[in-house]
Amino acid sequence: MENKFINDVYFYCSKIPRGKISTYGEIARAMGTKAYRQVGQALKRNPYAPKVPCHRVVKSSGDIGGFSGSDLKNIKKKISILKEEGVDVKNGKIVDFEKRLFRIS
DNA sequence: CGCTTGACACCGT
DNA sequence: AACGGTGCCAAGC
Repeated sequence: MENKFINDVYFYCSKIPRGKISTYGEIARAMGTKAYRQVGQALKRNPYAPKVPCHRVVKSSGDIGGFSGSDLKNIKKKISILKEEGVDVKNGKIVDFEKRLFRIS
């Protein structure tokens, strides 16, 4: 683990249980930093594709955010996965966001 | 070593 | 509610 920051992102991400979600800011905060954007960068790289459920991370506003870039195609894919996980998405927004939000210790 | 970039967040208009 | 500008912090070049 050369990059502590990025590694931590993956760590916290993998902690998110199925059917729940978390936000970039929440993860950053849990890490003790405010580099929200770096969290996103890390997930975009995501070398641990299946191991780290990067699709369970969304924006604090309840928006989906991005997925493998900001392309609409990928966003759709992300929503699809979330729905399969049991998270409803409406108009690119998480349904019952506060409820689905997984708060990190 | 300094400037640009970015899967964000927050606040004002 | 939608849009835009500003702040934040690490990674890339």
